[in-house]
Amino acid sequence: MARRDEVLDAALELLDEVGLDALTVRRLAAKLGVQPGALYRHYPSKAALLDSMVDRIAAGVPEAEAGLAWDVHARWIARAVRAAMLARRDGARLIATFDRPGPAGVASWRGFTGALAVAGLPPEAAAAAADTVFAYVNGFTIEEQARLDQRARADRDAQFEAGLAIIVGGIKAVLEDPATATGTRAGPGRPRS
Amino acid sequence: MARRDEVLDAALELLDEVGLDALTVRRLAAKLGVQPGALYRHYPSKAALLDSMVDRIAAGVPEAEAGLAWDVHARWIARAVRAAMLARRDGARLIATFDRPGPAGVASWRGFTGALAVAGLPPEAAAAAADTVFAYVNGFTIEEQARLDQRARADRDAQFEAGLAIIVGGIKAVLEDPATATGTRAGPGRPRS
DNA sequence: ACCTGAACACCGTTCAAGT
DNA sequence: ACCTGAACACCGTTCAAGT
Repeated sequence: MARRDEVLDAALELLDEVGLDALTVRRLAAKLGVQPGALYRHYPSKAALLDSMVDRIAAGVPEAEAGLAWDVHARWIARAVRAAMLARRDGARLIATFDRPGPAGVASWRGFTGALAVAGLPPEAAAAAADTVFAYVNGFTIEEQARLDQRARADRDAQFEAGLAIIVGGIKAVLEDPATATGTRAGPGRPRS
Repeated sequence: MARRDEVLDAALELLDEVGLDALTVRRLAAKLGVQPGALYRHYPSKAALLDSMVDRIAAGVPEAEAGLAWDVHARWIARAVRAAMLARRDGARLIATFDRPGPAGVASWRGFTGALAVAGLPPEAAAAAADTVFAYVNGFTIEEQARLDQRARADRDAQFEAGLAIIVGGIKAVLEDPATATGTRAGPGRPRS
């Protein structure tokens, strides 16, 4: 069981060194000083190894404090998920491509929808709000990490926060007026202000 | 020039048939009744072929009507981009992995930020709002298309619309009160209702 | 328990040569 | 202009055999 973890550690190191596209069973074996076939004693396939890597990256998101206000919770979880993805080269693409339900991800989701429920959102609306936040974080971070013309980290942070503010504001609007949640259903011809 | 397009058409067909992971130069050559090396007369590399496929998928998003209200424009462009991605197997993952600036994508972005500017949003806020919508659409659709336990299309549509309503609501809040855009800057200790 | 050696069926890509 | 034939340097995976 110890060797299995050494293989996983080496794989994560190799990911940072060469990127996801060059992360090869054979290169990993060379890094470990071993024949390629030897790795199949520890993982049944490369896909299984990648799944374990995803779990490890997802585990980088700590549990939220209990009793956080929903909007503080929202910003906190969004930043934590983005940070965990950015911590590894191609982390966002890796997670997007090999998304399992994943116990760590499920826990984050439950914690956040719980906070939204406490704030008064019905379960369905809470789920929609949480899914929206996570879709935004994933979409933003995948694109951010894929871009070759890397802008400064501060600029990317500011852009991330701007989008986050929009979404938190949108959830607040739903909390204050649940009719908003159905989108245009209120009638397309009605003037708005 | 005609043969180049035939290769591209065959590649898009093959994508629908076998999926992105099995989309292979050799399989494509077989489908065309040709030796693998022959394809390099038309595309300098597999990556170049994939880029062309992305362009074609992105071209599935038509130009927006002029003079649309910003919120109608927002919902329209979000739905159009999602629809274009869903029209091809693994379309979202393909686009996310091989995102070029892309003339079609740039046109969509300009059209939408233009509508937001007309509504009174300063350029920086309009860019942030547009980026947020596109990040959401990409994140949502990648996950949607990757899931193996496919729910009914109607359910997925409803969930997409719910997230869209949140984001449109958030942009509306920024339009009505630009101070919202800076997120928590107003002071974390302040009670909210 | 862990690894070697050697093979199998694949990849993307190059390039002289043919028509 | 387009394709063949043949090769090159890689892939992931399997499995008997060794220690």
